[in-house]
Amino acid sequence: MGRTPTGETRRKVFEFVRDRLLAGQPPTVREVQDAFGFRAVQTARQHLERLVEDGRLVADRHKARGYRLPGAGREPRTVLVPVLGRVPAGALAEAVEDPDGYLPVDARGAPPGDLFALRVRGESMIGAGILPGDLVIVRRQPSADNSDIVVALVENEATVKTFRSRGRRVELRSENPVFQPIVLDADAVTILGKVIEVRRILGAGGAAGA
Amino acid sequence: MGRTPTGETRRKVFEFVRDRLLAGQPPTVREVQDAFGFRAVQTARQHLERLVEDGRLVADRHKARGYRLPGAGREPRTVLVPVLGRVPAGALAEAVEDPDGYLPVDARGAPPGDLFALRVRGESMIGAGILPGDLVIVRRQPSADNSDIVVALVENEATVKTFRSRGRRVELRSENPVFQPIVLDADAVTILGKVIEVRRILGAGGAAGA
DNA sequence: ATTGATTACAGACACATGTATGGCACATAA
DNA sequence: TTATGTGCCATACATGTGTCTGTAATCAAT
Repeated sequence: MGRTPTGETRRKVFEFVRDRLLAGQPPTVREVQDAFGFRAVQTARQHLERLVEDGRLVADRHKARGYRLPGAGREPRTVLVPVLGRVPAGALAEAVEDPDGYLPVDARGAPPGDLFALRVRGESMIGAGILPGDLVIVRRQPSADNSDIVVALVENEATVKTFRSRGRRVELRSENPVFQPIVLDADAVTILGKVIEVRRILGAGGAAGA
Repeated sequence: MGRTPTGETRRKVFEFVRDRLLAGQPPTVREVQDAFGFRAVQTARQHLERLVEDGRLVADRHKARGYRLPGAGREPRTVLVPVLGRVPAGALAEAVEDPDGYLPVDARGAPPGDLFALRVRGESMIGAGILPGDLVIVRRQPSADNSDIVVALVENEATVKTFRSRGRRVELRSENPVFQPIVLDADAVTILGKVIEVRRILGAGGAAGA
């Protein structure tokens, strides 16, 4: 019944729908209605339709949970990328079946399904600012350019290294003077993909304590 | 009618649903039906139900597009975090209104709206694996614990430093021997928040090309 | 051959869900 | 006042959608 300042409710409706969409659970009109306590479905629908008119949302007409984000703007196209625990030889597809979890990644530029994430072991890439425990997000591709940071399969083990082509051989270099570069015949190395992003999650613990 | 090898179709159904879910567009039973050319809704539903029995999917009963991935909460709760260009003194709320863009962040543990991101300038945190140009995701909080990496406002400028309490004073330390620690009276420092994540976007350019 | 399991089909039902029509209350400007 | 716009409500309808019941064909094991 009452009345809210102009545009105020609509903004909150947008944020509600946006958050739901980012969580992968697009809401129904009636779920929006309930979330805001509207006593009429139409009230929720009017807000949604206005948001579509303003270009803040797009709608799949007559479809359940049909409201989406435009995607044209600066908003990232978020996909969930599986974090792989182990990477058994070649059977990357199987590892994707049982991930340790998922990371939300802005996938503008890389199609979904072609991305995965790995947790870095060892200190071989410290010089590149990649620490043990960091997560690397990898785009699958069978080859790489010089100085790309890649995930390669060497002797049935996945390692993160800097790639460099040496004629018919390839050099996998660690960014750490302690480790020697590995030079192998191109056939002996399987490039799983290129690292396109590095993440480090710092404990979000202890808030406004001392 | 026709018949496919045992388990073959079910695997493809799972992959179809999984990809749709990761893309944020959960399918309906009939969309699965159409995608596989089944002539009966029930065929699609049987596959889906079997996947639920096998624990490969979970179902929100009687809800439209109710099939989800299991993972018992391993899926991140994704929110969009604004990337701030400048951080004018105190007026953080205003800076949020006009961000440079958004980052998808797993917000489990921190409520949305209390997060923002900054691009790191300078090499003062290289020792902590934070390079110039990296993005730091910050949870707003007015104080910090020792050895937290924080964003602090010193003389109207936002800087990323390691925090340490020194009695009634605070020490802001750079993780780089070139820089001297800053020790200030607690009143002279404004803690904007704590860095909870570090990201580095590597050019996703040049694929399998030259 | 018989049984059981699996895969697929056909038709239908009940409820969820997007959509349409009409009306009321309040604010602002002509 | 009148007119216009906005926010909200009530009711109804057509379709989307999950679910149920029943049937048939294929394959493996008995």
